[in-house]
Amino acid sequence: MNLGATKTAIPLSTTELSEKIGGSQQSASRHLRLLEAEGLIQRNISNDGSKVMITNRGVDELDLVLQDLKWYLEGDEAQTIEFVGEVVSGLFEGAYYISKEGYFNQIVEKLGFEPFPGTLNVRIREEDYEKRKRLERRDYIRLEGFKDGERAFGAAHCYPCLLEDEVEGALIVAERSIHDYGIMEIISPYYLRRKMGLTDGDKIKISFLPLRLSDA
Amino acid sequence: MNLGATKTAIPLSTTELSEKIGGSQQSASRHLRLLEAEGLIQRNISNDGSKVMITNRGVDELDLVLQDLKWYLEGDEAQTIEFVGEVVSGLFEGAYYISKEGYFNQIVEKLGFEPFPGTLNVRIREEDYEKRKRLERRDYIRLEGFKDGERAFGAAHCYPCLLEDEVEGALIVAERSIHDYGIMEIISPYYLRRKMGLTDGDKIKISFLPLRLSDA
DNA sequence: ATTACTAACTTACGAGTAG
DNA sequence: TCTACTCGTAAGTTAGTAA
Repeated sequence: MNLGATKTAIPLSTTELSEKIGGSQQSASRHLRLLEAEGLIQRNISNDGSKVMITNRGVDELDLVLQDLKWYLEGDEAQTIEFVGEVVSGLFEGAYYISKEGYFNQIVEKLGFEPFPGTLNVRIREEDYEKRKRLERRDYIRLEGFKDGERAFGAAHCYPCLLEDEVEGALIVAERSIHDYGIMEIISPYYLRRKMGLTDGDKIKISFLPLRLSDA
Repeated sequence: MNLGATKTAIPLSTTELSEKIGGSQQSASRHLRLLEAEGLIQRNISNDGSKVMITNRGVDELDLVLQDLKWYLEGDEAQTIEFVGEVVSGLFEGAYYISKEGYFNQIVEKLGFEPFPGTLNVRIREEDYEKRKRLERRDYIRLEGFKDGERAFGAAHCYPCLLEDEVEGALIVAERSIHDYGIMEIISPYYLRRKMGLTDGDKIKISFLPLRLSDA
């Protein structure tokens, strides 16, 4: 029963829905209210035909379930791994590191873009930590460590990704150090906060396509 | 958390599972018992490490959920439509029709195989009737009606399919007549009951790949 | 160490009904 | 019509415990 409410709001009363899912009007009503409260759907309620539309977050949420199921059934190898996280503020350390020539040049060379001098920090959900570990077991693009005058900079691993299915970027992870699985640091050729109109708290989808070895 | 129990039984205690899914040991126990009762998993219970393994039916069930989700998110066009049904006995009418030259020759010509003179009848679940309607809205291979001496035989629609992901076949549906959505009549080059070792009550997976127009 | 019973607690459902 | 409240009952969860 695909109601097709992805882009256009469709008329759907609680009674109508209850018939489709085989439940009561009251349950349908409650479910819609809860989904709305969770921000997964949007509604336009009126006495003569309410309208329902799924939000982008709702689609993302379904996507996550879909990919988990796919993974159970088909294995991890050729799967896209997706996260939906929340934009947070970092300590602006990213800018410092990225602008180091030692990293910058390697990124241009190995990832194929000139990184914006800063990282976008995204907090992912705790239930996705396992998924992140799976991701970090994949092949990566390695940025070699280097010495810059007095101090040494460690190697880093890069996992190219797509933000909201369209903007190019890469997750960057320090090779050594037990890092916090809760925060993803994303580099990109763009100033993402402006290009994508992001502010703290915004949800963002990060997709890691299967990395082809030939690209490395 | 892919436990990888598709082909090999893996050790999994109720306590272990409860931790993974974030519930109590008791709930894990009950869920496992219910899944086992429904025939979706198999268990090997002992005091020092029980083993769990998903059954083929369990995988099929997950497949169905997966494809429903896919359909919600990606639409119907390029999807494989799957059913898991139960082998039942028909009235052996199939044999009569299939062996009619008027149909037989068309099947050889348009479907590319010599049909076994009989059909496999599969009962699908009521909640899959809508899915079947979707299937029957797709492009089909048409067998023209014909006259054989005194009586006339109506046209039929064929939807090529795969049984258990490997054996070739086709759903055959009379063009006119309000047919019973509960029973699928499958033709195939083989005597399926023998080739696949089927008896009444056995579960069978039927997959309809997207039909390419160029094939017709 | 297991699994799983029982009993209490908590959540979800839906008939009735109001706005 | 519509949505959504109350509230009694059904279903699911879990602590304690047995085997």
